[in-house]
Amino acid sequence: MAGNDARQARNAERRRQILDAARARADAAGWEAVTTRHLADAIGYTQPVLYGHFPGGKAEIMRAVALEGFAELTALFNKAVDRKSGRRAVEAVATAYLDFAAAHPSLYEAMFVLPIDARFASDDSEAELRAGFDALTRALGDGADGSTTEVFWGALHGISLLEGAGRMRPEHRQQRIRELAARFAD
Amino acid sequence: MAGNDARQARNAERRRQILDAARARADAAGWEAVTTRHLADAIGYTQPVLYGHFPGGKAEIMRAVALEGFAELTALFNKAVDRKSGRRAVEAVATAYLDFAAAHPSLYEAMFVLPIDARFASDDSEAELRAGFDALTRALGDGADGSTTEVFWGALHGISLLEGAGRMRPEHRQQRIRELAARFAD
DNA sequence: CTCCATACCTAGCGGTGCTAGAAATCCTAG
DNA sequence: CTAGGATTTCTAGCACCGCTAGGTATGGAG
Repeated sequence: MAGNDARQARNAERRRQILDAARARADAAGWEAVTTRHLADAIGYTQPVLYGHFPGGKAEIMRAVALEGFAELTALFNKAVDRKSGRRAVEAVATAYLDFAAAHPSLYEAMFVLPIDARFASDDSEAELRAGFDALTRALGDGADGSTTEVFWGALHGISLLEGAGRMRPEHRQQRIRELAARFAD
Repeated sequence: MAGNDARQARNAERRRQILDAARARADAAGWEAVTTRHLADAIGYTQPVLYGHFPGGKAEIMRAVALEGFAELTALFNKAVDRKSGRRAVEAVATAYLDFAAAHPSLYEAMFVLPIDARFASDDSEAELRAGFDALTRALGDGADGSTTEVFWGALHGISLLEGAGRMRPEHRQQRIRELAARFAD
């Protein structure tokens, strides 16, 4: 059993390759273009190999990608807020959120749009998601029952999607952020 | 050519049958369960018949369903606002929006989530969409450049989706509406 | 050198949206 | 009333999808 950790290392590396390939392909051509055949090709093996690493198939791969996205977004939140407070904090976090969604639309889609079934998602995913939500709550100074944060998050979510769908005027983006911050920084 | 309008009537009726079947199936089992084979079965014909009525295939059928949804939603807006104004109008329109999305999640999905490519949608669709947007603008009394309406719509859109995905606490729904109205009715 | 566990691939299932071309039907003109 | 042509409908199939059972190769242990 000497080659045991060598095997584990190979496994981990292949797992990375799969996730990287999935994310790259999704970024370039959307999730419907991320097929098991393409992913297998990308890592130089055949389809069944994927199921050795992700028994849940494509859905589990997407969930794994989304999980990494949660961590990245939370980090961006914390970096954006830094030592700011009040309206400046709200504006910073809103900008970070919209920038993230605009820069990685497919990643964002995996995280928040596609039916990952949030209620029954893994604990990891749930924890990461909550961390991001908490960062929003802090930026808002929402001391109440969390409804303010829910509405604020809803606004960011909706604006992200409508911007991504080309349904909001791109040149008014900054104006929207100011509107939002003015109404939610009390 | 005596049977010409009889033919047109049959065409129109079949078109209705297709759209009704699509909407019913989507409501019951989601859009991915709306297959061309099932639709053909539902109207008692085979797949190619569908393409005589909707050359664009499934995508065009979804677009047609969405178009009807726009008209319905706009009507609900006008009914909700009625003669109200100020905060009561905002609350009424928000409630109507969220109720609509909750009652017809698949219809809502066809209208606002699935990539219909809004920018290049039919003029009909564009016009209906604008009518709904204008109703929001009126309820808000947004006399500025429309950014307020965009943000408000974004909030409604995001909250709808997050509620539908089970990512917001259902029991706080009324609270969210109050929050929203308080911050957007100035 | 043999055996066996592990890793991998071949081949295929049932499903999808969509379509070319054959078959059936219906209306019109003679 | 019938022959011909236009229209409608169906049969059959393509290329693709996610996924998997079962056979084959490979490499380390005894």
